[in-house]
Amino acid sequence: MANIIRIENIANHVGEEVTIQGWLYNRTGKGKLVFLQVRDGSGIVQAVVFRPSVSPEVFEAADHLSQESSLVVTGRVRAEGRAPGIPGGYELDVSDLRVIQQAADYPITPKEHGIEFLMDHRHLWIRSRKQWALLRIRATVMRAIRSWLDSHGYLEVSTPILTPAAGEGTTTLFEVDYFGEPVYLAQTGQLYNEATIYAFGKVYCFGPTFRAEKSKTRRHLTEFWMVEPEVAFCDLEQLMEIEEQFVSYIVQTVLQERKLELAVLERDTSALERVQPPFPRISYDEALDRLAAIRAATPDPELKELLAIEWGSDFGSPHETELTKQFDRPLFVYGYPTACKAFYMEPWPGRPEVCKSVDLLAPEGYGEITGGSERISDPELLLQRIHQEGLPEEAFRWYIDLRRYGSVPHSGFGLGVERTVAWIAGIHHVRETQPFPRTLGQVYP
RNA sequence: UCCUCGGUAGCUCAACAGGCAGAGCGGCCGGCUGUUAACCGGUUGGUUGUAGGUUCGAGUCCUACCCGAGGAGCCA
Repeated sequence: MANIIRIENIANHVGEEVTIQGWLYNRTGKGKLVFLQVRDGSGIVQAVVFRPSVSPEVFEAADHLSQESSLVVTGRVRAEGRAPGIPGGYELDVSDLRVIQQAADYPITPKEHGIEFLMDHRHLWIRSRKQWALLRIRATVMRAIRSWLDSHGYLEVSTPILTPAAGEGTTTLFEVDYFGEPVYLAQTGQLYNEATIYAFGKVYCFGPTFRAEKSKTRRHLTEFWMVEPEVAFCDLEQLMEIEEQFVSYIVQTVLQERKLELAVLERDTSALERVQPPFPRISYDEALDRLAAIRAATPDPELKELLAIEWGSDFGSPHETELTKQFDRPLFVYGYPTACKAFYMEPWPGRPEVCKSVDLLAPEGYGEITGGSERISDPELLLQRIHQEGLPEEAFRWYIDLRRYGSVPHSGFGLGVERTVAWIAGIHHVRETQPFPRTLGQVYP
């Protein structure tokens, strides 16, 4: 057996005899030639089996190899412009081939399949090119998130997943029995981050969060990953500067490191190249004016109906989509009405009906990818807001306590990994951005 | 939870106005020295989502239920 290599490094081995361990992705034949597309997890390469070049047993095995059979193949690497694959352009002239297991009938063929079938076979679907590319982009997004934060002075601090009380309202929580007491799967780590900034200054938590919303849209999962940075001595304006640096870094990192994967997904990268600071900023009030103008201009009565909105309401996805169409990069909308946001947000100076909140809306209809705010730092005001919202003061005792010992203005935001990946990768539905997504009505496999 | 659409071979779908349940792909057998979701010939393959009902006759019509998709609301 020759030197075992990974397909992603194949360009370094032209002219050498090498061995690849992998699985059969696809096979075509042409008489005395058999073309095997072999994947090894790092890429796909075409292995060419020519009848006169191998033993009759090897040719017979290659000619009858079923899709997804595991194999070890040895041959000489040759640069060949006609060869398909990832990266493509290289192929293996096979001298020997050993079948580890002849696979049973593999259900996912290179032809079309419906989403129900694919989701039921998610454990196999992740082997397919586009899913493979997508999950590699996801991994890069997650690494870029940690890399930027770690190199800008943030400390990763783990927050609990089993939590005693709601972060923001009680209707969307998964309840778990905790030795006879009800506890809830975390929908945010933010309140804990507000404690840990007083120990570390700049922190983030990063992990799965859970929402029991009965949402059936292309932007929702019941279990999704969120990174939540929180910063002491930081106001809303500074927060937006952090966010635009952070998001731009993530996008540019994927552009640099995942070119092949973006090509597999046929993503138009020119829109991503524009994602550089500064991002446009508009207030909620201005957003409403713009929506009114769009509404007045459209001849479509259905869109007119969808875009109807009164001051004080949060945006629906048609509003977000129409607003972001007016810009060529992510859009900040700040200063939402207090009534449609969480209790802990700092009021706008002189306008208590507005709070110092900001959402970042992704282009191309992917919706809100971050939500953040400056937090209330005054203990009396915080207590008052908790009462106004009818929340149980007892559950928030420790949270209010934070405001008694060196309270400072502070801000933070949460970024949803799946929406960010879906946007960068240019795929339609967030469910494909997770290896095993949990959606309303799907917890298998 | 609401609205819309759908469920037929392993997969993707067709089946006129209620009248013999079909095609392509996949699998299997054979052919081909450059295939890219190859191509050519042959072959295999069905409890039409479930339970009732109408009818001489139901994939098709009616009722209920189950499952899925798309969207809304809610949200990242």
